[in-house]
Amino acid sequence: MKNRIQELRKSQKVTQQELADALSVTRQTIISLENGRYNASLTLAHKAAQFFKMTIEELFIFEDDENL
Amino acid sequence: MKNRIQELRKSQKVTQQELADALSVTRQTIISLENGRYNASLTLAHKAAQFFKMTIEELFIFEDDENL
DNA sequence: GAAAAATGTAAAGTATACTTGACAACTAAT
DNA sequence: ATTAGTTGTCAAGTATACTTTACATTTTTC
Repeated sequence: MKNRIQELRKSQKVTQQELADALSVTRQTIISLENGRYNASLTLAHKAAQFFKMTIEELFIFEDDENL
Repeated sequence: MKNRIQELRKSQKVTQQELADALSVTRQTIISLENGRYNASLTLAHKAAQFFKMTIEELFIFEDDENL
């Protein structure tokens, strides 16, 4: 699935490192999420949604064909 | 984190196998989620929320101390 | 109360989220 | 132009979500 992390992070002038620290993950994890290498865990999705003050459904874009 | 899967599944008279099939996972996965052995992936959380016609935030119980 | 259906447990394997470390490239400041 | 800051890539390792198979226990139904 896609997400709005990079878009929101940039608009709020937050660096990857700052976001990584805020979510207690590494910068690599942020890069991978932003670049679509893999999906966030539910826990990380929740932390990120809290950081950006929105719901998981608002932060992540669930395309309903990605389930087969 | 906890979730309301077992509670909702039972109240709707759905078996573990039926839910597993609906979410395209194995029954083991449902058992493990219901019994708290591990957390759902974000994709599975989304599928389950859709199944029960609610949001991820409504289906899963995020206790805000589980992040350290 | 026997058979069938539903739930649970255990163990080994695969897939993927996440870490760690090192290094390259681009941007911005001095 | 050099330095610092930010972003990206690559590769190898660890942790955990999920599968598969097999079997044991509980619940339901006849």
